[in-house]
Amino acid sequence: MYEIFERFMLAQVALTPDDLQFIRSLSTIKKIRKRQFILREGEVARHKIFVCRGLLRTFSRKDDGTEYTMRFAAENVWTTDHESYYHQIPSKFNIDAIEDTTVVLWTRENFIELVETIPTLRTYVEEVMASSINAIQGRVLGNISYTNEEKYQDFINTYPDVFNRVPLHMVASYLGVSRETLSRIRHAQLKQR
Amino acid sequence: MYEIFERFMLAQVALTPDDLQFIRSLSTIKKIRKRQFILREGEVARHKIFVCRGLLRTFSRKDDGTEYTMRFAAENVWTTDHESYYHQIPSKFNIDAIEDTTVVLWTRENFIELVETIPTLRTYVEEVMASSINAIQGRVLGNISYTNEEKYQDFINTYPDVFNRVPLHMVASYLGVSRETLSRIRHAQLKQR
DNA sequence: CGATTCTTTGAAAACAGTCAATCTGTGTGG
DNA sequence: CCACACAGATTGACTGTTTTCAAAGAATCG
Repeated sequence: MYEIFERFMLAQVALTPDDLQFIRSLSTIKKIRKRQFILREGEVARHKIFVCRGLLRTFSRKDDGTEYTMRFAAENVWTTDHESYYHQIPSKFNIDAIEDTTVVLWTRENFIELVETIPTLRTYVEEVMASSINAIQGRVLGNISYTNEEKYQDFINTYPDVFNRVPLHMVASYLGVSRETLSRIRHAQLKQR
Repeated sequence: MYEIFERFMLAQVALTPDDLQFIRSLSTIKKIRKRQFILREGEVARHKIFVCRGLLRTFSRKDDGTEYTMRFAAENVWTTDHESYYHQIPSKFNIDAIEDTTVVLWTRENFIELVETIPTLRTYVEEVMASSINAIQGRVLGNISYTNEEKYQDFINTYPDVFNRVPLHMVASYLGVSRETLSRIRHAQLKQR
């Protein structure tokens, strides 16, 4: 399973066998079953997480139980609650598994050691960071400028290999509309073809 | 005017007089009058911008002319279009001045030289980056979870020294509501006291 | 199969958008 | 200094969309 991660990294970064060995030596593999949590609100996010297989979801809960989905992370995607991870403070978010999932983990201390030892890795991480800023900025723009139909379409474009694996009510909670409205949007879009 | 920047930085980062001198030597000061642009859609964002005085606004325009405000940057705030700056590609955004504004600028090449020469500056920049990720993430959560009243209140809390200096229709374009709706929200809130 | 989770539908009420008109304040030129 | 123009803000009436609530219909899983 770990090979999935290494194959992905080799396609992204020029890493030597030594680098890879070092990265591997500080990693942990973990399996999370559907509906299990890997992070709960109030806990500190101790790890950087790479998803090898499966699907994770980051969300927050209001007092009344309503859920708001911040993001999904499927195969070959990095995730964590960045704020909690970076400052080592309690997280406002939960991360759970939508499918049975396998991840590779590094603690913050270990990961810092990695990027300080491997300059190409540092550059790569900075780039991942940069593109996640762009992605989230694009989402804000969508939030304030798109119609609900466009938001849904944009979601499909942004998560082409995820949108079909996620229950509708979670998509709705990602878009910021009620599940009934999303249901009707899809109905309307079907008619248009 | 440049002293504003230096005073701010000294309060944030441990910089030596040599560091400060070096940073200054690569900087440019620029004044932008109200309604003038410092970046236009399609141009490449060549600079990191620090606002000494005044107020900038980053926004995009739809074909029909509708504007969507991504952010405001007042005194002692860094800004630029990060995506364009980082990849040196054409920007999707405009940045203009809401008030007469004075900024300090560094080109990307010069700024890279700075952070590679001054490690404490690099750390600081990474922290600014990290907290801007958190801020924008908080905005997404607001977008999908708050009522319009709450969004407006959150805007006031997030930009306490800005909200009063910005025309309402720009606030509306930041929140993603029509200016009439925002007007009515304010009216309703007044009544509540 | 039965239970749970997920999705859809309908109807009513709440809400936001649009259009048009009016009001307010600011600043500029005569 | 005044008058006028202009940008900004508000209001009302109307329209269209979304939420909410309730119920029922699929799909999935043990």
